[in-house]
This record gives sequence, structure tokens and C-alpha cells, in this order.
Amino acid sequence: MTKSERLFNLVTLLSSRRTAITAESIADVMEVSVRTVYRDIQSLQSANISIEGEPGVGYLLGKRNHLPPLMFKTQEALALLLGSKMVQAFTDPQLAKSAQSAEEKILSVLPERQKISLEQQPYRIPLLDSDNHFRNTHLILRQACENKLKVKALYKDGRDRTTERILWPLGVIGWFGKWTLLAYCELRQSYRNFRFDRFAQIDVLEEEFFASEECSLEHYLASIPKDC
Amino acid sequence: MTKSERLFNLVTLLSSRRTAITAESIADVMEVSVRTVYRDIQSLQSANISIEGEPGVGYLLGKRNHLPPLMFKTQEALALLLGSKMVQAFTDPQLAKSAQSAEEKILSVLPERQKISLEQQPYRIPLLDSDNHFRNTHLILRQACENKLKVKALYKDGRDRTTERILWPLGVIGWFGKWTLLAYCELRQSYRNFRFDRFAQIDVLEEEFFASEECSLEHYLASIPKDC
DNA sequence: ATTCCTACTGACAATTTTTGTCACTCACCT
DNA sequence: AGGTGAGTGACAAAAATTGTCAGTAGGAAT
Repeated sequence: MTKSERLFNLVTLLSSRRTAITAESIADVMEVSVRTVYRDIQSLQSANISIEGEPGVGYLLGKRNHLPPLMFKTQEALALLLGSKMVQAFTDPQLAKSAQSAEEKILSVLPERQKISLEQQPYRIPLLDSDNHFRNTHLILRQACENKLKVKALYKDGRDRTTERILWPLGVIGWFGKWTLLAYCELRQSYRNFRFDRFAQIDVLEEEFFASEECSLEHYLASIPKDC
Repeated sequence: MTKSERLFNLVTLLSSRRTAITAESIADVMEVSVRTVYRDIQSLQSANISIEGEPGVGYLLGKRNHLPPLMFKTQEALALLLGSKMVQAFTDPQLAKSAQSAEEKILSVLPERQKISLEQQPYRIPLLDSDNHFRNTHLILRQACENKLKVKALYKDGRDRTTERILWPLGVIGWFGKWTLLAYCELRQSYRNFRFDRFAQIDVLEEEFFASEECSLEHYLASIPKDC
């Protein structure tokens, strides 16, 4: 990656974010040294692109939106389309529809030669009818998460004991090969994980729950080591 | 004026004009040689900024950048970003990078309020270090597929017998939870599936193979019932 | 059919930039 | 007081950039 490419990418990166990003993170993404990032920022500023930097916080693109033209490289398009296929196969029917229409929009702006090379890509993600049950679980839980509605679930734990619980669904974690609901459990009065394949039944309740500082997806994730 | 400054200025210059401008005029304004202008244009194009040139006329900024603003509905963006995360977590590091930069491009064109609602979406796909071995397998096999290079593999079958085979890698199938290489096996003289977790070793050979009507991903997939 | 005009490409060597590293300073927050 | 992160200066090695020259190609006007 040449310097100029990097500069254009940097503008894109900055305009893709709402929050500030540190020079170190940038260096990480761009695979250059931190020193180079400072120099890049300086180059951009002297090319009349306003970037605000604050010690202890990071960089933020100035408000007056410089519009960088959106075009995907072949491999970027490939990654998006492959991702779209995964969403279609591994999540719920509603999201699948959205993935498909997004796919169409992307394809419609790609030049012919890119479409051709995309056809030769080796990945195939089959849509299995047998996964319909999972897809339904996805739909129910995603909507419950988004609308912050409590759910009543019959859940079978590792030792085959089935319990009924009231859950506050916070997030859905996708490990490769298994989906897990992350929720606050009223029964246990704390965060718990629930594997999708162990739900015997799920009913969305009318009742809303309210995520707070001490009860939210971020709070839970922050209490565990790894990244999101 | 450094090259990068010149490139930004060139974009500004081009986007300020409705009529084409010749390379020579540009060279004049920028105070560089005409040859350099051609190289600059190429740099911009390889940074995915579409510029159209016509002999006898000059250069014009691609219409694509101005006219159809590729817009996504919130849920379409959600589907694409979720897919991108899956690609990052479940495939190889190279595709992961492409997914990430595609993500940035999408985010950079979304209005603020959409970005905010995307931040509240419940799905999280963790990137596990323990999957590095798989990711490496992905990289090797994807590239072998794309370049149509034979591979020599040590493979352990269902009954724990390890065999060495020469394979013509045709495609990679992603079932949820397991990846499978689809290849023509020289040992068995026919198509075979190989689960990623059963490869003991994979070496890409120098030798190319040639897919034909009777030996290709399409041909194999057509011979099985399901869709892709 | 010939001649402009202009986009493009390749090669080469001199020049200029870019890069990482190291060793700092400064400002802010807890 | 210690941690974090922006920002600077200097230097040598590595890499990109540049102009020059020599050519190809395609359209349009003559």
C-alpha cells in the first residue's frame, strides 16, 4: 500500500467513525508505525482536510463532510457478498431479505469485469431447510433484543434439567457453529449465556425491560476479557 | 507539492469541473510533466476513484461518484455489517481485511442517525485467536482455488486413516459450524469432500489443474440436488 | 488517406520521499 | 505520581517518484 492509497483510506476510515480513534489503532489497521500515522495526519491537514486530534482521545474528522467516492475493490465486494450469503444462511428470514437486497444494490454498481471475477470465487454457503427452526429463533430473539422486551423461555441446561426463566435479552453472540443468547436472567439475578439449541420454547412478553449502566450488553462484555 | 497533495488537489480539480480536461492542462496547473499526470490518474484509479479518460477529449470524474448515491436502508446496512463480521471471524485474514475496509466504506456514507442505530444492534461475532489455524487453512485453500493450483494433502478420514492425496481444489462450502473443501481427488479419480478439521497438512503445488465441463465446481454442484 | 490531438505504456537512472526506530516533550485524566 | 496519547526531531536504509525518451492506439478533422 503506497502512501497516497493509505491517505485516501485514512479519510474513509475517519469518516466511517463517529467516535475518535487513536493513532495507535490507525497504525494497527494500516500496518504502519505510529510515527507514520502522525506524518499521514499532517499530510492530510496540509492538503486541507480538517482532522481534529486530542491527546488522550484520538482523531476525529472535521464536520464539513468531504465526500469520498464509494467504490469497492473486487475483494471488498467479494467479502461483502460472502458475508451476505452467511447472513442469509445463518440468521433469520427478515435479515436474509435485507442481505439480499443489499447484495443487489452492490452488484448494480459494480462494473462488469468485477462481476465476472466474483462469479469465479470458490465459496458457497448453502441454505438448508433444516435450519428453519434456528432461523425462527433468531428472528424472535433479535426482535426481542431490539425492542427490549422480556422473554419467557424454557431452557434445558447441560445436565438436562429444564427450567422456566424470565430473560432480558441483551445480545446474540455468534461463535462459528453455535449461537448464544446473552441475557440477564431474573431467576439467577445475573448475566447468563443460553445456547440456541437448548431452548425448548421462547415467548416474547409484552413487558419491557430497561438496560442500565449495570445491566447492558456493553457492561457484560466489558466484564469479560475478549473483544466483541 | 508532494504527490499525495497533488492527488487530493486533482480530485478537487476534477470534481469542480463539468467539462473534460486534458492531461496537458493538468500538468500545467500542477507544474509536473504530462507523464506524471498519467501516473497520478492511475494512482487515483487504483485507489478506486473512477476517472474516465477519452483520447482527444481529456479526463472527467466518473459519473458513478456523483449520480447514484449508493444508499442502504438501516437493516440492509445491518445485514452487510453483520456479514462482514462473520467473514472476519470465520474466514482468512486477507478477506478479513477486505471485509473491514468495505465496512468502513459503507459506514462512511451512512448518515449519523443510521450509525447510531447500528451501534445498538444485538449481534456480536467474536474473533477468537484459537481459530487462527482454521483461518490459515482458509487462506491456503482459497488461494489454491483461485489460482487453480493442485494441492498435496494429508487427510484423516472418518475411520482415522490418514492418506496422502493430490487434490484439485474447486470450492469451499460453508455449513454453519463446519467448512468443507470440495475437490477432485486424483487418488479416487472423482469428486470428494474434505472437512477442514481433518486436514493434517496442506501444501500448495506449483502445478496447475484445468477445470473442464466435466470437472468443475458447477458440474459437481449440479450433480447434487441442493442449491448453492 | 493523412495528419492532428490526446490518451496511454514501458524502461531507466537520478532524485526525492517515505519509513521505522529511538529518544524525547507536553497536556490531560484518574 | 503514573498512565495515556498527541506531537517533534534526527538519521540511515529502503522505496517511491520523477522526467526523459521512445513508442502504440484511437478518434476526428481535413
